[in-house]
Amino acid sequence: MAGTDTTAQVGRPREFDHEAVLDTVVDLFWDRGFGATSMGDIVARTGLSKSSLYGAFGSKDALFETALDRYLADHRRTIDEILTNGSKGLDDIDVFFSGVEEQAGLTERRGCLAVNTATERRTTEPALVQMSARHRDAMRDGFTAALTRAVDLGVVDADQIDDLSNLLVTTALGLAVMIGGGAPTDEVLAHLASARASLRSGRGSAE
Amino acid sequence: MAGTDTTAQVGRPREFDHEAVLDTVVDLFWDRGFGATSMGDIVARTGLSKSSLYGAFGSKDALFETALDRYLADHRRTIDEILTNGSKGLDDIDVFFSGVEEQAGLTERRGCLAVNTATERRTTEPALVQMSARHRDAMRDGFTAALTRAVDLGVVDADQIDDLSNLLVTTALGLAVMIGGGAPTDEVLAHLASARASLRSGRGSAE
DNA sequence: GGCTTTCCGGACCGGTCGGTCCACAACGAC
DNA sequence: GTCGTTGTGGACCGACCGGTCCGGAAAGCC
Repeated sequence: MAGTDTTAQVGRPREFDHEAVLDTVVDLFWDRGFGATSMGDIVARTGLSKSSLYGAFGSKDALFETALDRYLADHRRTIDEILTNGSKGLDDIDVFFSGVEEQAGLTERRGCLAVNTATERRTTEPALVQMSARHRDAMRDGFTAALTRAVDLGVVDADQIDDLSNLLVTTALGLAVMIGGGAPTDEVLAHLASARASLRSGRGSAE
Repeated sequence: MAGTDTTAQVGRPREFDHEAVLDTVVDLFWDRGFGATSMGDIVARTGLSKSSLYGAFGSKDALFETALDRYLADHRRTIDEILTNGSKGLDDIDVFFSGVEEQAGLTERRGCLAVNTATERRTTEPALVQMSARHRDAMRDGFTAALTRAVDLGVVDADQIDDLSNLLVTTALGLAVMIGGGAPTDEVLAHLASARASLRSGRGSAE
């Protein structure tokens, strides 16, 4: 309505960086989940006071939703960079999954914030269901784009695009839940390797 | 130590059915997750008093672990029946996934209790990580058994067994998290169909 | 300088949480 | 019957939860 980013600026200015705090909050929820993270934890980690937190974000639910939104936007940016705007077809998909590989290798394996919390809060927060659905769509679109390039390169049959896109989405979710559930690194890597192998195998054209 | 199932039977006998209560508890945790299910909820639904509950199961954590154990044992029985002791190769895998199909069609889609809670309680309950891992192993073994029969039938190449088993585990987890996260029925079914299609396609021998 | 507006720290709130305790009820053994 | 043992209901507990509120601090505007 009124100025989009002039923000009138009257009264005492905010002392904290809105985005940085949100990053910290994402981190916290990502580590422990929604239920196991208390507002007290958030106060402690961000260094802010409750009133600042509630003044800026409204409620724990709203804060979580804002944080998740930020997380998903980041993730979607990655999808666009690698899958949508890539140039190498199947190799782009490999690059995308190397992000998963990285997650699997960390000592603190957290998986995906959206996956971890989607099941936990499904019943209480219908907005989350929508956000997850939109995110799956984004992933699927990304895979479809990369596979379309692969078709142009003659590595994939055109009529397999839809099935493969779906399968890749399912695979990404499966790997995420494995990592988020604490599966050992080599088990995750083995599953990832199998997924990559079966993506390359059984195509119409030669390798 | 002393009698394994004679149980001495002295004092007032327990008035409730241990297994039936556990089933109810599984149901409750499955519906709402661990954090969102309070002991009060459990008292209300089972009709038992807190003291009976705590007397029989110890704590909320222990109760959950017992319930999950029961859930997983049930699931493992299904795996054994269909996958390990089946006779039809790939068709057995189809039958197994028709259980997923059923879950997807229910109005109240809950997915898999283990998947839903694995991410939620990973940090607080290391036993859960072990249970999930063992369950993934059981699934993988089941798929491997079914695929081995498929090799005998000439429908699958022997050197693909491991990769396909891994991929099927990942797929099952991915579908479970989709359902548990509230994805619409047709989206789940589409992903399931794609998984089935790619299992059948690109094999060495003709269909 | 005053004045207004906003932000901040921390005390505070009612409610709910997981868990305990105890008086009493219901059985087997004798 | 009495006794020993165990199960049961419900009152109760301290801790912690998400959330509110208020007095003071820090800025822009005049």
